Amino acid sequence: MPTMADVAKRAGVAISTVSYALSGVRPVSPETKQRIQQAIEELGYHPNLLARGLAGKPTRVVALLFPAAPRGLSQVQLEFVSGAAEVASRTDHALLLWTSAGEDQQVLRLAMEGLVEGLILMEIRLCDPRVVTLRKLGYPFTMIGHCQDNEGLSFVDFDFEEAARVSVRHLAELGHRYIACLTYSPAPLEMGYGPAVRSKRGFETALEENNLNGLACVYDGSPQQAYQVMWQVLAAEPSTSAVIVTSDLAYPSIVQATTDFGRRIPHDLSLVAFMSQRGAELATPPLSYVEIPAHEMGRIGAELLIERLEGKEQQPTQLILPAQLAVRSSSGPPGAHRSVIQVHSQQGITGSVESSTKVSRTIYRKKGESP
Amino acid sequence: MPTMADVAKRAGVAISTVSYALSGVRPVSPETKQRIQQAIEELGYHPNLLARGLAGKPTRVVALLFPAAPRGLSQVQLEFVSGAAEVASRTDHALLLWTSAGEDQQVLRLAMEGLVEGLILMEIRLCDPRVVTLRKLGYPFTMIGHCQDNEGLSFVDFDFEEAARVSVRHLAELGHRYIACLTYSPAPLEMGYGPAVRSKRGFETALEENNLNGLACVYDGSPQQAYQVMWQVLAAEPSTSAVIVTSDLAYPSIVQATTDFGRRIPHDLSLVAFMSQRGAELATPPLSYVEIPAHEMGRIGAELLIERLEGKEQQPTQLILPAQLAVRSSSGPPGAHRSVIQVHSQQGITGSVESSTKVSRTIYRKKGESP
DNA sequence: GTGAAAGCGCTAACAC
DNA sequence: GTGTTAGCGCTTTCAC
Repeated sequence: MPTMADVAKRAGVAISTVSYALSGVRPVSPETKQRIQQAIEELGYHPNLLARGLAGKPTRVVALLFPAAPRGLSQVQLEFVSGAAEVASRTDHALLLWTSAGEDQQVLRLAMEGLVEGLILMEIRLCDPRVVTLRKLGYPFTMIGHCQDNEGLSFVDFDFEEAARVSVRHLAELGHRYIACLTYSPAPLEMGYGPAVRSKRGFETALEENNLNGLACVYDGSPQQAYQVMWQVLAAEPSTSAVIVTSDLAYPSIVQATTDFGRRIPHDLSLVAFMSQRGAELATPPLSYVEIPAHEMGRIGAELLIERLEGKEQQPTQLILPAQLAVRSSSGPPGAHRSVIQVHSQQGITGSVESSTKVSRTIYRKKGESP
Repeated sequence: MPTMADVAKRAGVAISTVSYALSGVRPVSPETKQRIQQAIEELGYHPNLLARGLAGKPTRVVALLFPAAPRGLSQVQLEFVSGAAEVASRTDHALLLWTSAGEDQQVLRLAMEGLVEGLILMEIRLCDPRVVTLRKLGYPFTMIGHCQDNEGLSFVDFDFEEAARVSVRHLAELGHRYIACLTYSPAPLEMGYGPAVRSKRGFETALEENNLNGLACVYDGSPQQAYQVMWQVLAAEPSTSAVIVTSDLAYPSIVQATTDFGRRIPHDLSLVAFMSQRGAELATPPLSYVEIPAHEMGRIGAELLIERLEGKEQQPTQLILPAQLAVRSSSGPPGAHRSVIQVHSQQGITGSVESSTKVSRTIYRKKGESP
């Protein structure tokens, strides 16, 4: 494997000249540059990233910390990955996938090993130990999700609370009086997994607002468990005529359990699921769903980090993408158009709309925090 | 950020002693080790990966090269990623995601930059320029997919040819006489994208074997294009009563086009799709599908590479996972059980079954290449 | 059992 | 416009 020294020797110049010719930090005469270029090609030289990094240059490597998934990641989580990967690739960064098992510990390790310049965190809890650690260290990171206290942090999230409210409202309008809401949380809810807590809260608020009865269930396990929970829900409260499923992981279980229980969808039971568009398209009978713009979220998470690393944006950016209830278009190719029934609104926070590459982003900043 | 020198100073020993205490390559007295350990903790020291790598130690970083996906990756491709990530995490490796745009060029760059120890390639063509390059370099890599000439290479693939044959046979048994097969290929078929070529061949062979008529279509674009192609197929040949879809990316388009055309599934048209289990579960009416064990393939791809890197396995391993036609179980939680209708067989290659963590692997080696 | 010192391949002063 | 050289943080001889 040829080194810079090899190139220098072959071109008959000093090592530093090669370095400067490549970086352009210092002028190099055209002839020299030419000879160096030739030597590089003849030798098939490629700069060594390790050495470059050790000498203090940015490595252009960012990491995505994702949860250890015993049963594989959900569609939504995978789309976070693909979104982040897209941005990394576009900005000439490498994306390191890291499974965070030991929480806190692992985070530190990655952060300190010098290879990775910044972190994207997924599966954020309301009080997340990783966030506490990284913040203390002043290490660059962004979150897909957000905590209770996000002072000075950048993140992109989806408005799960509103998503649940929109779903309930929709079901109420359809005439349902008793609604169940099934939420996935990777650990006891007490640990405060954001989407679970917020969906549940939104669901409960909406029940009150619409003067309905219902039941919120949280399960933290396998598809099998989701199946059982759903079955129990149907058995316990026969008047349940609509269900909201907040995780695409559980969706198949819910459908199956319902069918096995002897109810037909959508005749005997209405279903609203939180899903990525891709996931919803696979569900053959047109499905009412709240689209989680997962790919987009992955993209933005990475963009925020990289902007920060490049020093472009020092102000923290906090995005909560709006929830919309969508129904699969009844004809035409998938993805072509969807009818939007209800759009987002949220209290206590000022919202302004800004155009983005693919969707309109709604940016919420706490008052007085304007850029 | 504390360095080894800081630790050494604090512990009152030489740098090398710290190094040896950590690596265990040379005995260090218990007391010294103790003092060093304490210094490490007090300082919050973490070894620098870059320096370690530069000094000749393995970096424990492997990369997964995945295709630039204008419209996001398919479910199957994403599962390759999650499978590989799982293994990397388990074996204490980091997984670098790299989007290969400039083919050949990029591959080289990664390989030479010194950071990455080995590559996993996806989207393999029958004659793949990346493979040619890497092989010439003697750089460690494995493939998810395989080429025409795989002499000395390790790979895991899925038996697309048999998958198509099994599907046709199944449809023939159901009484269908005219079958269409829709295949996705990211580029003109002439470039020889493995799964496309092999599915098509399997389909054509099976038509002959079963004395049927049919049509094989390849589309290389968007869901919209898939929709149009499907529509044209139905319009051109009204007797088409069954369709095989070899990519989960196209599945929604196909279903939608069929419905819009005025045919009902499965009443007027039978569908068999190649999908991951997760994808199939999302399709609500029980779907006949050939399960592409994508997560498993990603896992094996990574395992083969890492085994090779650790020097455990120098013999190339070539796996072609068998194709099975599955039908969604009509009750019980998803993933619990599936009925297997047909299993794999292939000519010209000797097969032997070996147990793996999750599925039974069938290993095919060319004759005379036995380990 | 421990230290001193020579690299690994690169960048960035500091000379000239 | 170019060469010389001191690090970056670690591993690993070679000495004691």
